[in-house]
Amino acid sequence: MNKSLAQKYPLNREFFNRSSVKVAKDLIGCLVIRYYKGRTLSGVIVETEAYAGETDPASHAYRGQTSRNAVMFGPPGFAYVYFIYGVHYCLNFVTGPPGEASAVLIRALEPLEGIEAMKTLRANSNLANLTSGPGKLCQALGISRHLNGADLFGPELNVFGYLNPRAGEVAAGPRIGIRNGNELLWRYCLTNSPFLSVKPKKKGSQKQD
DNA sequence: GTAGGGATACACT
DNA sequence: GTGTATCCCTACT
Repeated sequence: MNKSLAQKYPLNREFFNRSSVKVAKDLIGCLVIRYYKGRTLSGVIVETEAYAGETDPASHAYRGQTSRNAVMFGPPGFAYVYFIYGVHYCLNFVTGPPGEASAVLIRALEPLEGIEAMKTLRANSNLANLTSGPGKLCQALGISRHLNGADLFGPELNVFGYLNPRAGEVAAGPRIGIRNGNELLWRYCLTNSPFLSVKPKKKGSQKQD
């Protein structure tokens, strides 16, 4: 990643008030900032997945609104955090207008600030292993259920524009680890980032468009 | 490859 | 109210 081109700039709620696919693509290279116990922890988004809502069989919202997924049906620009497999949290950003339960799953970050604190939270000192997966990055940023519904423009969590990757640096591929809907190329990642949750295979066997 | 783990939704009493 | 299948993962062998 060429950090000399990096520049932090604010996003607004309208950025999230679009289709999850567009937001997922545009979030690649953006900066997630977590204010945690007086520290600033931040990382650059290198991998996302889009979820469409009630029409998407892979989405929590597929069967309609419940108390669990209510945040997804709310206004855009809020965090939807859920607990999965009894072990892990996953961080999503709500997109689209209220009533449209679309969201973007943040799958991987490149750690930028607060790396020592992240290592402590993760009990792991391997940089490439700190935030290279949705459950890992939540642990590294101290994200848990209490941030479900948190404002992305609020006191605990912020999102900024940062890098502007060129078109060729962002790859699309099938979503990961889900039962249904994996024929859609709604996973976006920054190519050649060492912080992806799924490492690209050699010999170009990874499907891309 | 697979064990582990807790919340959730839904089908049953 | 209770039982059970499911879940977008990680860490271990």
